[in-house]
Amino acid sequence: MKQTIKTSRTAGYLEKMFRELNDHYFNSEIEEPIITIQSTPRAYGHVTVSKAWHKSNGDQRHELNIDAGTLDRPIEDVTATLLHEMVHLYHLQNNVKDCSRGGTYHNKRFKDTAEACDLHIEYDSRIGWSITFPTEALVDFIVTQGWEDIRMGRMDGYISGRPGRGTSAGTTEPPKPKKTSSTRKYICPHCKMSVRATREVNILCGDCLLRMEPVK
DNA sequence: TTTGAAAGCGCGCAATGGAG
DNA sequence: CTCCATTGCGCGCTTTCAAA
Repeated sequence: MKQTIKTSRTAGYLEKMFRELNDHYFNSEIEEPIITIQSTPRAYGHVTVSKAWHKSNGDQRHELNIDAGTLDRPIEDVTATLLHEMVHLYHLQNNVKDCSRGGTYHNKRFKDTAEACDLHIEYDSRIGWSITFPTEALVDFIVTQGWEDIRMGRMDGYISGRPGRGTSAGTTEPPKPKKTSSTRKYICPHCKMSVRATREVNILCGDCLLRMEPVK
């Protein structure tokens, strides 16, 4: 299987996918964003609400980021994530509020548009209608387009871990490797009380009199 | 290595508002 | 009025940084 391994080539591949999805599901109405590949903790991707990018001719564009780790998943999952973010862009462009709680809770307007784009949406009480799966119809579209797995995950350690504070907004530069923390966490197996230690220790929970166990 | 503390995030809960 | 989706917000926990 052909595999795309360079970040720049992958971004180009995602742009190609974006254009074809935009044409197929949105009548090419979505303005092209800047597509980035960065590590985003706790999310497969995101879009910026404001137009964070300025081109030399004065145009401003949204940023559509796909999490670096996401790209090691099957192509239908990558496509579903890309489409999910495109639904947000479509709503942003049309002044449709599809999220609240600072972009975490996805409401039914999001669900409706996403389902019209061959996505299967499931509900979670914390993040609303945000859990995204590809449908058969979307998989068929992927097959028709001949898209293949990207597979540029983290097997080479190129992009991994959480970004530090103030990540370099909008670049595809690999984050510098983090110094490993010298602290470790211990948790009581019964009451779940946790403590921090800076070296390995044997410690009992004073409430339960049980040995607290280290967690990764 | 130890300690203190700031910042960020998630969870839970109560309030709100629209539909029936 | 009841039900349920949605929203706002505060508390507490985790992570991270920096100074000692």
